[in-house]
Amino acid sequence: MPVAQQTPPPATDAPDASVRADVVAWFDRHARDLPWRAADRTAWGVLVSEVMLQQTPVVRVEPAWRAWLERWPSPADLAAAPTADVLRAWDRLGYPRRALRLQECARAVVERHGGVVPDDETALLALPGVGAYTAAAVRAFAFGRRSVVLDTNVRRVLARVAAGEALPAPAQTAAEVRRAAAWVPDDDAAAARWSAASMELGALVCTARTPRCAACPVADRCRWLAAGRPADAHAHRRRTQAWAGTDRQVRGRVMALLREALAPVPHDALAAVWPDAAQLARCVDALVADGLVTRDPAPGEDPDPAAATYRLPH
DNA sequence: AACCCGGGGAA
DNA sequence: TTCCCAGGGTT
Repeated sequence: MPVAQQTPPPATDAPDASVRADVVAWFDRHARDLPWRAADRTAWGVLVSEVMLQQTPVVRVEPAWRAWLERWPSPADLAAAPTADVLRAWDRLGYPRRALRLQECARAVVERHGGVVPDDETALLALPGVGAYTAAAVRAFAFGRRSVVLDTNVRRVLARVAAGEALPAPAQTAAEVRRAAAWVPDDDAAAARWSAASMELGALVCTARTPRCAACPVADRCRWLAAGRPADAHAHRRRTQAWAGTDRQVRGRVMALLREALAPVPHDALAAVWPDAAQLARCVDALVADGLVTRDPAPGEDPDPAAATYRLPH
C-alpha cells in the first residue's frame, strides 16, 4: 500500500479524476454487502435506510431495517400502521421523532405521489424528514441520478484529500457544498457511483478517529497525508454533547417505559423513571407537544395532572 | 447560525 | 470517559 508521496498533490481543492477513478475502483472491490444496496432494493427501502442512518450507525440499522421492510414493505403499509406500532418498531434507534416523520413521509408519498417515491429533488425535499442529504442520497442510490451527496463521511474525505485538513468544519459551509458539487461527475451513473464510493471510503478507511491511510487507494494524492497529517484546526470549536442528566436522557427513559407499557401509564408511575419531578414534567410535556406521547385527557381539557395517563399515540 | 433531539459501541 | 455516528427541524 503506497503511503509515500509519489506525485505532488494539487495546489487547489479542484477535483482530481484519477482520485475519483481509484476511489470508485476501490469501492467495487470493498463495498459492504448492505441490504439497501441489493439489486432488488426499492426506492422506499432506500429512503427508509437513509432516515434510519441519519444518526444511527450501520451495524445497528441493518437488523432494524430488515424487520421494518418485511413488516411494512411499501409507503402505503407504513401509512396505514398504528403510530404506536411504528414507535415500538423503531425501538432504540434513537431520535424517535425520525420514526414519526418517516410515517408522515409515507403518508405524504401516498397522498401526493400515489404511493410511489418521487425522483424529483423538489418533491423529495418537501417530504417530512427529508433534508438536503437524504434527498440527494435517494436520488443517487435509489434512482442512479446525479446529486451532491454530502454527509459526514464525504465531508471528511474531501476535507483531507482535497483541502489537506484533518476534519471538516463543525458546521457545513457553502464553500464545502460548492467543492463537493465540483467533485461529482456530470454523468448520472458515474455521479451515483462516486457518491457511494466516497461515502464508503469515509466509513471504512478515511475514518474520523484512526484513519487507515495504509489501506487508502488515494493515499499518494492526499493533501492531508502529504502535509504530515496536521491536527484538526477547529478542535477548539467542537464541544461534546452532555448526556447524563439531560432532557434527552429523560425523554429516552419515558419513551422506553411507554414502548413496553401494555396499558396507559398514570403520572405517578411515570415519575418512577426520573427523580427530578420538574424536569420530568417538562420533558413529558415536550414529548406530548412533539406528538410522541398522547395524554388522556388531552392537555387543557383537565387541569388535574394527577388524573392524567400517558401512552403512545394511536 | 445556533440549538435541540437517543443510544450504543469503540477507542 | 470521551468521541463518533449516511441529519433534520425549529427558532
